[in-house]
Amino acid sequence: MSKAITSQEQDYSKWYNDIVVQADLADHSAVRGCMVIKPHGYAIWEKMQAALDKMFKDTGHVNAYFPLFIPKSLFEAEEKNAEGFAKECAVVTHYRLKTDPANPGKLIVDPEAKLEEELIVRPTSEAIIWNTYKGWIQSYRDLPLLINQWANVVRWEMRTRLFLRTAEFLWQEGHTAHATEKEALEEAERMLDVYADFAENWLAMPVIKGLKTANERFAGAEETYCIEALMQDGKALQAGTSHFLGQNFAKAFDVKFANKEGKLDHVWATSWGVSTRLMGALIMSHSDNKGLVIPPKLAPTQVVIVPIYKSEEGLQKISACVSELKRKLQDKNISVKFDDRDSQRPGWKFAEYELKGIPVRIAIGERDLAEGTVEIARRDLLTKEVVKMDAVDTYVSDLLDKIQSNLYDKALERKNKMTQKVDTYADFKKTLDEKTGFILAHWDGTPETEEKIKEETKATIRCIPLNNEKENGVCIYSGKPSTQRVVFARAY
RNA sequence: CGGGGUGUAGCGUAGCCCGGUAUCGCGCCUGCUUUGGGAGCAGGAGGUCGUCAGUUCGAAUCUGGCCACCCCGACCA
Repeated sequence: MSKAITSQEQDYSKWYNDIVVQADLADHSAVRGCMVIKPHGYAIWEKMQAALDKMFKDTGHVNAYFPLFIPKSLFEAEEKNAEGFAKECAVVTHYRLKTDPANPGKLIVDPEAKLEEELIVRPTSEAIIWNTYKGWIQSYRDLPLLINQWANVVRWEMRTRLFLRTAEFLWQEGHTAHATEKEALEEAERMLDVYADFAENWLAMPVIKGLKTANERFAGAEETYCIEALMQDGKALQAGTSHFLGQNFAKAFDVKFANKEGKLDHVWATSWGVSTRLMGALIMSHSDNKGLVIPPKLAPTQVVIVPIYKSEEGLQKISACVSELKRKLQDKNISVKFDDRDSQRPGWKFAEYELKGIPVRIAIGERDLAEGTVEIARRDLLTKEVVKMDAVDTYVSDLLDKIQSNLYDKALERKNKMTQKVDTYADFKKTLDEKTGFILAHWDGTPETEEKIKEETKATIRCIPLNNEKENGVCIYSGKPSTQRVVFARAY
């Protein structure tokens, strides 16, 4: 069939693109490297947003919004941050167009309308936010300041990929200010826990919590925490980051507060974010050759009901029965869609909803009406069962939970199977080529070694796991002593 | 930005080497028959062949410029 998705074994990236496009999640837009998120994809993103937003509020945060444009002078204030993003900034230089006198009907940039100071389209909002915080913070009584922003940002990447690395992407960025280093560190770790919790309980995606090495650290951060996930093809994906910013931004933007003793001190900061990249993680974690698989908790539609009938009267009988069933399911907070379109046949609908990843499908035919049953199919295992009509609501409610946990269990099992301990560089290279996945190996702690390994094998240190088991060993590359294993992988 | 590749109907493509007005499949429209896993038959609509220029009696096809996209590097959430 033309809609069949390319086999994963043949070409994972084609497989990924096919699912994104065919499951109706997103398209490339006319704008270089940007994407159009289609209604089905956006509905999933909205579910993610709602869940995350609640978790942020439960941990004491509030939402606010800051400008898209950052004057260059503000942007460059925190030098390391500015340097880190300098190569990928879109810059606004003019504010007006005019008709081209030499070419009627066409427009040119009006050279008269050049901005005195260029505006940077935010690649991240630390600069504009810290410049604003400066006016909001005077005393310890103003702290902690716990704010999150839902926004879009632009990073002019050389190479783009739908959901994983688009020129413009949607995300949330939390920016907090604290009176003490300890509080800020606790905040950074708390939000990492929130992300890990979200990844595991909503995305059904196991992650490793860890610290980035200096090479991989966020520009302007003292410490970058991250969650790392493993995709089905064995490549790692950074799924979220939480940064301890120290006093770097407070110093750059002169944000001071008077403590209880009346002494002035710079505040301590964090920032943390997850993006529409999580959509990519979702697709590459659970999908199969029939299309997308959405964990029930994130599925905009959890159950689809497909009627099977031969005549108009048949459909009417089924519809009457379905409307009662639909209400019973909705009473259990299950989102249901009844697809009674006459324009498509049942087989077509089955395939379509599998492609779109709807967790549960109920088919009701005249045969079922006679026997008081329905056929229930689950997307994750592609199995079907016949269930008594009066037990459907509790059955489906249980089934959704089962699917959610089965997806997680499967992903966890895969992650465990794809995680190897390796002790020599030869084994390291062999494992990368044969199995991929996470490799736990000793490292001497130097950026030079990390860089060499990256050059020679394309594998990077994904993170140094938190609460890492101490273990004496020698660096696989340099042979120098090491006290713990770190996580290596080839990554997206 | 460096290396490789591709642009032909809404989507996927054949044709290009060897120049003569575009092939096939899916989708779309109409009708009938169908409907428990992507229906069958019949009829129909839809294309300035990415773009600009050149060569030629004639260009999807040859030549050059430009643009876009994909893959591999560098960069990255």
